Amino acid sequence: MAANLTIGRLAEAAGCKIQTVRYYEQIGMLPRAARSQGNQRLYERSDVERVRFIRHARELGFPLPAIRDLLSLADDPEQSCQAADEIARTQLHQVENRIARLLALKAELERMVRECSGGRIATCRVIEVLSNHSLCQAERHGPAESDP
Amino acid sequence: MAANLTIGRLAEAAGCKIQTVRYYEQIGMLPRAARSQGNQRLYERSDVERVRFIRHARELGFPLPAIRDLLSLADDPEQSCQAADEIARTQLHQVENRIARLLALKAELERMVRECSGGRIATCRVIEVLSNHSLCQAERHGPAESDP
DNA sequence: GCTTGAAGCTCCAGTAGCTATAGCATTTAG
DNA sequence: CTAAATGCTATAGCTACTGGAGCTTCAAGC
Repeated sequence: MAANLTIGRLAEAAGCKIQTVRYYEQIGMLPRAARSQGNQRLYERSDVERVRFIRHARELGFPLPAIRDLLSLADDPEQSCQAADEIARTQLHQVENRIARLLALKAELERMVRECSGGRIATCRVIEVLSNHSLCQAERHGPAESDP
Repeated sequence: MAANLTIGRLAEAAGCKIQTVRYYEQIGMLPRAARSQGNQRLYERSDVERVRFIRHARELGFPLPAIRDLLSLADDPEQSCQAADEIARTQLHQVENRIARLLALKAELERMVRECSGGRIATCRVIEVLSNHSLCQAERHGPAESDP
C-alpha cells in the first residue's frame, strides 16, 4: 500500500469534503494521519475505505457513536466474539426499527401522493394528512431525530 | 375560538416542548403570539393545529423550509395541489432509497450475528457493505440530516 | 532557481433544529 | 397571602458538519 494520498484525493475518493475528513480525525473517527515534512496529512487506500464506510453509514442514518462501534468491529477482528455479536445485534435491532418506521412513513407518503392527483389545495390530502396525525397507523415515537 | 391557551397547554396539546414553540415563533413558523398583561403568550385552538402540522411533518422528515412552503399552500386553498404533491414525492423518493440501503445492511448484520453465534469471529463484511457505494442507486445529497 | 497558482494548514464562526440553563416575573392553588 | 408552578428573556450547548480568513507548502513551467 502506502499510496500516500493527500487529503484532497482522499476526500474525493471517499465522496466528502476535505473539512469533513479533518473533522473525523479531530473527533477520533479516523486515526491521526501521518504527515509529510511539510506537515500535510498523508493517507493510504485503507483510509478511503474507512471514510466511505463512515459516510455511507451516516447516509443510512447512523449516528457517529454507532458508527464508532461498527468500526471497532472492523478494527479489532480478534475481539471476543461476544462483543462483536453484541454490537452487531444492537445495530441490527436499530436497523430493523428504522426500517419499520420508514415503511410506515413510506405508506403514508404514498397515500398522500396518490390522493393528491392534481386537485386544489382545498381538497389536498397532503395537507390534511399532515395536520391529522390520527391518520397514521404508524407507531408513536419522538421526533424522528434518530433517522437523519 | 379564543380558547386562550398558555404556551404550556399549547405545547402539551401539540406534543412538543415549550421551547420548541418559542423557537418556531422566533423563526417565523408561527405568527407572534398575543400576550397577556403579564407578557405571557396566549394561543388559540388553531395554533394547536398549526404546531401539530409542523411537528407531524417534521416527524415525516420534512425540513422546515419545506414545511413553510406547505403551510403557505394551506393558507391559500385556491392554489393548485401540484407543489404540495411535488414536496411529498421528493420525500417519498428519499425514504424509498433509504429503505433499500437499510435492507442491505440488515442482511449483512444478520449474517454476522448468525456466524458469530456459531462461535467464530465473523469476517466482517459490514464494512464492505457499508463502504460499497455501488449498492446504492442512491440519491446524492448531504448526510441524511433531512430525516430527523 | 524562481515564481505562481493550487492545495494544504490551523483556528474560528456559522448552519439546522432544537434543548437546556440562569435568573427573574407572573400566575394559580391551597 | 404565600408557595409552587409556570412563564419570560437571553444565552449556551448539542450533532454533524461546512465555510472562511490568513498563512504555508507543493508542483509545474520557464
